[in-house]
Amino acid sequence: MYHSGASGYTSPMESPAAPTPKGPGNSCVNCGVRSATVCAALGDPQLEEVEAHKVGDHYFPAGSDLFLQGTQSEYLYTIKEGWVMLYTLLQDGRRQINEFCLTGAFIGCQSDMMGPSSYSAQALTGVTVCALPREGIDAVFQRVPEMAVRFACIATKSMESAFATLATVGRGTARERIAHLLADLEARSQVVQTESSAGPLALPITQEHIGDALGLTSVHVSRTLKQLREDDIVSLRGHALHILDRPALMDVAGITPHQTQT
Amino acid sequence: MYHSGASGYTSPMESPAAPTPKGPGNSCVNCGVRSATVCAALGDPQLEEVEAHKVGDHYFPAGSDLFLQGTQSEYLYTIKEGWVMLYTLLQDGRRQINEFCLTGAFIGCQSDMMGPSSYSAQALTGVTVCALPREGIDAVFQRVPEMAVRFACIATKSMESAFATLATVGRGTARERIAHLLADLEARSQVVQTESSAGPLALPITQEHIGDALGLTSVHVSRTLKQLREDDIVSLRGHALHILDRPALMDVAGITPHQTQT
DNA sequence: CGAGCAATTGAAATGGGTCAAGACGTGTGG
DNA sequence: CCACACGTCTTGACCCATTTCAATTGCTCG
Repeated sequence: MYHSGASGYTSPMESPAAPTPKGPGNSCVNCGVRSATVCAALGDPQLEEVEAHKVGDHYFPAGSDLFLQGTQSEYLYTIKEGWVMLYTLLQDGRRQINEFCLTGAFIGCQSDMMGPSSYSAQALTGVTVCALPREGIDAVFQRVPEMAVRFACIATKSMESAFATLATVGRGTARERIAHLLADLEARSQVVQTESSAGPLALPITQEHIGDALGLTSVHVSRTLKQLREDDIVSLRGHALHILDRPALMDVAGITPHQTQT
Repeated sequence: MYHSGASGYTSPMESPAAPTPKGPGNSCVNCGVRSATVCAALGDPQLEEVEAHKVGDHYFPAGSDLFLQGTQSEYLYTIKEGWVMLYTLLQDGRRQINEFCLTGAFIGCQSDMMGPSSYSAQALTGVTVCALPREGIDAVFQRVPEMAVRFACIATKSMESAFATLATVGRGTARERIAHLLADLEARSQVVQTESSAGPLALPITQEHIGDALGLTSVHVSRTLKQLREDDIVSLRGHALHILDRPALMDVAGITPHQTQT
């Protein structure tokens, strides 16, 4: 049913990534997603510093890995378009998906900036990223402290998001976890995609992805989605996500922090 | 059995926090825990910038909150001594413990630096922290970008740690989760405490804390600990943690990332 | 000594996992 | 154009790890 011409995550075959060089037609100044990225708060002079350091855009076809756990990727990436998942493979072969990353996400950061990554990153759709060499990035941060600060904020946001996921997975039922994830993905896509605010959202993930992100079996994800569909709350068929009853969804997702009164 | 005179987390009554002013006797240069903190990589001139901004040490008795979710704490804290937990209260009253923080941890970071926190922080023992006013911290980061970067790395480490917890909680059995947590806490305390490398470690947490951190019931934590004790792997009685069979413990904790060969 | 919290233990209930068989859709090759 | 293969999603039946409910035992402290 679903066929996305441009993003086309359905088939893994895409052109094999010829780095688009940086240049006038691809300058940071014109970057359409800048406001969502680590570069958001930069003025023109600072932007030049960054531009001098970056190597241009890279393209990764759906299903390919941006980097693998245990290795150190040469670049830090900012997603310009597409979906990426961060995941960890366990020794028994199981997979834990840590996070779904959308446009604007800054990936490849590690606590030990020059050590190996503890997780892998895989393209869920065809993905275009802006690549910054890891080598020398600290010097850029030195010269552009605004960027270091913004980097800190983004890292913190990732931490908070990880805490939120932890809370759902640790304390919620399958129904709550799934509702929470779908609501979250929908909210985050809205921010980026200024288009169809009402229509169905195309999620480039399978039920197995959902399970691996939430600590559930794909079988049980299927059952729970059916239930949510029968309750007229959300419908996820194929890759199309329809939110039928937003208030009910928020209510089920429920695991929102308790509000401390002041 | 266990009675820690100095740290005394058993009783919540302690002196009510008279801020130790900064001064020659309490200078950053002499800070004993600096290497573990956000200030680690700073040279003397940078350290002066930070010193000028900080207000001195604060003390929080065991059981008191450093800040509450939904509010914005006036300060950012670096733990100089003691244990703190970061936790989120859900609307139904349940609690998810996000992280146990030890000496050197930098807490109070938020993605929206001037907004409310999405989690709370509570002292598990009497805690001494170095307090930096949130107001004006961005200016410090501007002037000392090394610190912003280090800050980002610390947040990233929290994220990675949350990912690791997520993997255990999402995929592991109660036995594995508990083994993982105990091994982790033990390893992290060793780094800080240069003393008793063999003796029992005093954990200032209850079985309910363990449950709330791992998505388990305290009842089931009790049962599982009993099992681990009977298997001569670890013993946690009262607050004393004895590791009886380290290899076995590591093996059970198991949920370590699969190593990608290069 | 009694209050209160933490830890135990038992019995019963259940959410989610496991195993296994089908259904559906889509792309491939004959 | 059809047949087949493969991946994803469904559904059923059974099982088990963990939860829930409830009662008891310690331990610490006032």
